Amino acid sequence: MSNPVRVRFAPSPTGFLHVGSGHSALANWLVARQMGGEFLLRIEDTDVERNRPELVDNVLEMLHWLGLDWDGTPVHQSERGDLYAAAAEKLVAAGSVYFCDCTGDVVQARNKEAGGKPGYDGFCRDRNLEPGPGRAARFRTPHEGRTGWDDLVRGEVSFANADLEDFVVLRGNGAPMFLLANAFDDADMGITHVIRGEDHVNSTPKYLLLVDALGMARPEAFAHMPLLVNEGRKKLSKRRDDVSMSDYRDRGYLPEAMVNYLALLGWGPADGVEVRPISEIIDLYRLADVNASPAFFDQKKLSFVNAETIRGLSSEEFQRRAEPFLTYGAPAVAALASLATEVQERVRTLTEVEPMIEFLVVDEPEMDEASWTKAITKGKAVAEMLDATIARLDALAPGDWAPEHIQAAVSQAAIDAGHVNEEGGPQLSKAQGPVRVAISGRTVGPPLWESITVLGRDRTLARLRGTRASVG
RNA sequence: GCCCCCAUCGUCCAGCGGCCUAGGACGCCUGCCUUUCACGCAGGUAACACGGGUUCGAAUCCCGUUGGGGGUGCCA
Repeated sequence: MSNPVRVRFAPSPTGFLHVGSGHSALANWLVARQMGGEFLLRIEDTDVERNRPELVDNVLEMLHWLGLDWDGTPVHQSERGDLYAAAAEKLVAAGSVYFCDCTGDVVQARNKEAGGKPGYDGFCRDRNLEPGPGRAARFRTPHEGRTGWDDLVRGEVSFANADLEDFVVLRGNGAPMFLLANAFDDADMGITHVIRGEDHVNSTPKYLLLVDALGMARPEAFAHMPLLVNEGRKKLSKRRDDVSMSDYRDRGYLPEAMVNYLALLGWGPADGVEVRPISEIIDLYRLADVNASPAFFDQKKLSFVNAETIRGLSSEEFQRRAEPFLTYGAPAVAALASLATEVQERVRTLTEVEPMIEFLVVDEPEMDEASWTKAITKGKAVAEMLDATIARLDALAPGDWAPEHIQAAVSQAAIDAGHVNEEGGPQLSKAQGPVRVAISGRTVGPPLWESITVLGRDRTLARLRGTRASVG
């Protein structure tokens, strides 16, 4: 029996949690939950200059929102300086590193002179410099051999050691670099599976060499997840692309839909059922089945998954989820309650809910110009239809103000106004346009009879008369 | 430049040597249902990058080409 699985998500607090990081975090979480292992969090905040501690809150908040619950307390690298110093000391003692006083500019100048190849040229490798202020410690990479691993998603990957430059392990100010802290921590924390983005593939051989030099155990496995790309097939970037997880939350996406969609990027269930509960995804997910090629983050498909997920909610749950998006407060909550199932089936995101019931909340619905043009300006027998509808609705007994009677009344009005089909029946598709626009300001919305029922007699009649007046 | 990775419909996924006349999903288009919209239903559109091998047989294996991406910091 091998060790229980232990994975980690290791964000650096340099920005809001983005969908690409969410994708990697999810893969880690799925593996941990499936295997009954642990999902740990480690904040990689070794770069004091770039750190924005407040962003840690966003990362944690978003992971929590997504339902990616972690085990234990997040580890902060900024609090583990002594450990890295001791590890570095070990490397020095073993002769695995050497000190270097070359500045970036100097290295660059030398490279330019030598023919423009980037990377450190090993200038100080044999200078036997003593440690001192401003002197960085560089790892002495072997010049022969290869370093590789069997990647769970990519298969065998290996690099010639000769292609690996002597990378910095300790900065001139004594602070640890990413690779040292990262590799040391994984070993120290007993991480069994390192699951991260493809952009880390190139640093993995260095990581491995470092772990070996430290005399620590290599992780059992690595998995480098496909990168998420934009329409230009470029890695999703904070600047260009729509990647902030909290933005999606604010735009009315459900966390379970986001997680469901993210799982579908690079992977798909064998039975082809794409929209499904996370519990099933936990059971079915296999890193070995994850594609190695980059995946396009398709907002259209995300919307589809979101709409499906919304429709799968119970009505009560749907209303509960929509509530934070109702800017009109209690009246909107009540309005939604009266038309919940009708609205639920029609929205793709939670932000689309309020516009659909707004006509029930405001005194005067905002008139959509395109709708007005389509149904009123260009409509046929508009005045007749409005007059007839007013008359028929006004004649309805108070106790009859219900969908079926309203339907009957409007149908009669349609016939009155001449909106009839070949059999002489009411042609509702044409007739309902002006009525709908009159009461809601738009040509699209929840079913008319229910809408009118909920709107109530007085407001319905008032709006119909108001619209009739402006038709002239 | 160098190193690494990738390559099936526009997009995501299936396919792991014969079941492929290449399947599903999103998108798009048609039609049906229908009080608008949405849902649902029935169709349609559309792909194995190219060239060599290996094999009785290749989308599937190997090599190359081309194309794309990632990395190349005293960032993570």
